[in-house]
Amino acid sequence: MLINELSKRTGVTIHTIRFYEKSGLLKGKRKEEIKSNKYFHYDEEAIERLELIRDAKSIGFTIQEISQLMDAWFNNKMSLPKKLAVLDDKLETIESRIKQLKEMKKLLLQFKKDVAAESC
Amino acid sequence: MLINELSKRTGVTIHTIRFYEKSGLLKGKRKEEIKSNKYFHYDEEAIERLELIRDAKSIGFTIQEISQLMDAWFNNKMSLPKKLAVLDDKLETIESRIKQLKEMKKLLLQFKKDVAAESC
DNA sequence: TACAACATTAGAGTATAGTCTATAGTTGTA
DNA sequence: TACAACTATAGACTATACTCTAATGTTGTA
Repeated sequence: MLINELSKRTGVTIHTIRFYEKSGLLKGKRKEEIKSNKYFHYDEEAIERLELIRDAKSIGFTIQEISQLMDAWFNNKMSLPKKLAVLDDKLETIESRIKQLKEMKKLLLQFKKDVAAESC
Repeated sequence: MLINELSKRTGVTIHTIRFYEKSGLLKGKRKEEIKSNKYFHYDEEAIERLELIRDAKSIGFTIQEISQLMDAWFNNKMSLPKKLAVLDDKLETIESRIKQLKEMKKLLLQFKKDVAAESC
């Protein structure tokens, strides 16, 4: 598929797809048999990549972090131990963020109590 | 205390404190009795504010979100229901982020399994 | 009193993550 | 075949959150 279809199927704008492409998060391929244009073609993996990017972005991962994750996820040349190392690293990041969020939640709940008590 | 001491006691650079001040997250006060300079003075609340900023930043809150939280936390003129509304809003944000992180964690754990199985 | 250390303001510079515009070429259809 | 819609590239622009520099003035100590 071409970039327009990729954009419509994922809801990611063409501009943003191009930006991700420049950042190395996905890649289209030119078809050598077509010589009249230089259009890039995208496969189903490109859709999976954009979906993973969206998920990773939603938890606050940077492009760099997403790039590492992407590599572990789609790069078949990467060794199993290397993949596991990346995954474990990201899992640690996630754990630590969950912990921080829970701490802030506790703080806010305590403050809610204090504020309510104060007003009596 | 002056900005230098505030910076040293919190570990936040003077530049960043000034940036937060411009963003409305904290405020120093000039002492009217001192007429030879226009130095700003900070109290213990400024330290608490910087600590709250640090905590809120660590969970990915933006300056704007922190500003709202700060208001609920320190603004004595804000009504109790308004404070509670802000706090509940932030708690919801936190819950939803925890949920997303847990989903990503699940995804990564599943992928770890798949990757390991594949290599057999 | 010289001068290092500190203060303020204004504004420039940086990094991240997009978002948009201009230019030029290609494709599909009425 | 005209032309609207699509594609590629380069580069400008935006927002957020700092980070730093320059210019100017103040304070404290040897």
